[in-house]
Amino acid sequence: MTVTDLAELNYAQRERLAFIDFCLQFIGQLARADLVNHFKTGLASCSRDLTLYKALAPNNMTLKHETKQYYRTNQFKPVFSHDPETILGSLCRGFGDGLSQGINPSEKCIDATRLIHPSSDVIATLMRAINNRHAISCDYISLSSGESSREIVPHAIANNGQRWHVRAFDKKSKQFRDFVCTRLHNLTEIHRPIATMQAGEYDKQWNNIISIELVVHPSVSHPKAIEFDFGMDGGVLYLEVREALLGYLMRQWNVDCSRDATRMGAEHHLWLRNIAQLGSLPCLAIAPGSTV
Amino acid sequence: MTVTDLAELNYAQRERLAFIDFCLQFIGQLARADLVNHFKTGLASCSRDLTLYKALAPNNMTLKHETKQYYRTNQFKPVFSHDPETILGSLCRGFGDGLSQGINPSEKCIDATRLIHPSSDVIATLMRAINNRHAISCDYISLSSGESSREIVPHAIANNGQRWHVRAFDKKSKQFRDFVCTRLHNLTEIHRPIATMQAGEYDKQWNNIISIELVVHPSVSHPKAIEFDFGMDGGVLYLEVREALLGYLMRQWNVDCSRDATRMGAEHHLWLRNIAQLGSLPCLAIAPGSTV
DNA sequence: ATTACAACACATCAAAATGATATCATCTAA
DNA sequence: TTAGATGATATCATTTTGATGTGTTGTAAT
Repeated sequence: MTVTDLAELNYAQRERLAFIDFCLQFIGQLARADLVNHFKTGLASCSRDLTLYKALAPNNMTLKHETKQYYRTNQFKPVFSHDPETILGSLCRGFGDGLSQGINPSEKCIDATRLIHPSSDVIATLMRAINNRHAISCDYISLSSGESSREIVPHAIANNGQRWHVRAFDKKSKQFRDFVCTRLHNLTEIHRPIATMQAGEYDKQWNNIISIELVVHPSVSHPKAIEFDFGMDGGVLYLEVREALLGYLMRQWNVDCSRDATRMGAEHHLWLRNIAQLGSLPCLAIAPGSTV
Repeated sequence: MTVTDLAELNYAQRERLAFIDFCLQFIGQLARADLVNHFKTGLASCSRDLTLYKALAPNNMTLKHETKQYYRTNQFKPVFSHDPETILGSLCRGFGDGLSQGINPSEKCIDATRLIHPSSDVIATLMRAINNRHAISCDYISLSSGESSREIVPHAIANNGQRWHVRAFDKKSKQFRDFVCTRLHNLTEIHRPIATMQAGEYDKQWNNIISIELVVHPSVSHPKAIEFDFGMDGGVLYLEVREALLGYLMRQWNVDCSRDATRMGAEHHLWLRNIAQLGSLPCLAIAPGSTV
């Protein structure tokens, strides 16, 4: 068995090795049966995969005969680089099937509760229309004006922390707007080219990228805690944000958007330090403490 | 070519067919090169996969020679059931637009901005300790009391919509508490059995499941919009929530937790209708409008 | 109109991966 | 001590994949 390079492996093999790596790192142990369950593969194949993994990383695991499982060693060095967000997602979903040993990871790793679930048909129709640069005819129920039929030209979908929105040109109001995906119904793609000015390239607020500076709110008594939360360098977090999404971001993170950080209350961990330099932005109307 | 059952296919083949299905439904089109790029497979192999997909779902796609791509037909019926949340994740991470062009995060599908990223080492150590029922010694920076060394016995991690927390028995305060993962440092797993009372089974607030009733806030002028958002049946959403997470949930969704839905303001879309029946819950201290 | 080109389909054969099976090793628990 | 469970390894048949060559279709350039 020659120690091969990861890139030389085929897709399925790499997936299985990554799974072994993942289990060792995030569960601490692994049995052959786990591989069989997950990949519906043969037992001999698992032994081969484990042998291959040992060849790639000899010091990452040891077999304990007491429990007939492989265990992560203290010298463990991950062979694959697992993206933290993706990991957390995998853990929450419990891999789909339970691992052996009766561990149901999803009981131990619980994601934030999502209460708003756009239908996958709506998402599919929107994404195809976006890709094809087509308009959509649909019914929409607005919070302010109730139900109406519309034609919109979507160019992106975005999550604001609570809801999925579609950013689109609204032929009725003749401007670019956000529509909540779950309030769209009876979507039909219109298979005709759109007018030039309705394309995403002409959505000014969408294409305007704003540089913001978030700092720990002066009312916080132990700013170091917040600095660690946001991985801040010197107490500042520099971000580039689309103007169209800025208000949502401020609301999502409860950023104090007053001129001089005057809003008190434990719920504010951040202050938008450079708000004075940003000029007048209508999008900030929904931001906490905004005087726009 | 016999039309095979999905279950008969091996892992790699099923992955590739699922990818074809996904692309047709959520992008609308697919070229052989997309498969080559994604799976690093051979060209002939792609032709075989496409032929197999056609055998499974003859009316799902047609080849347009003008563009040398397969296109989704109007009679399309998905062969795989794609979970909406997973789909949106895949699209955001860049399965989405222009597959042929490369794998960059999608410009057309943008997830909510995550500003707090726990390190994957911390998550790994926590998850292993949870699985092994071991304690952890660490440093923690609290918002209220600053830095201190602790020993905690973790039994779950949970996201409250903003932050990942670990639910753990705190040996210092001798009670179960939440710790923010990004404020934990220098973690060391203690390879000794834990005391019985420190196990997750004894975390009362965690194990107490509370039934709540969320209704559209009476101040909303077009309640139908909110009903659609939350997929409500008759204007009510019944949920089961761990007591320990209830306060976070109320804050995440900005639920008015006053006794008689008296809080006004467009930011409240929901009211916790049965708060009077819930008794006194300390966890609601952080909930909007709570009088606890 | 003709030609060159690009992408897909299909056939064929060799190489690689996998599944199945049998045998052996190791350790636990009865 | 022995039975049983799990893993390692070897072998061989089967399946899957990669590589290559040929044919088809339609576009775009000449």
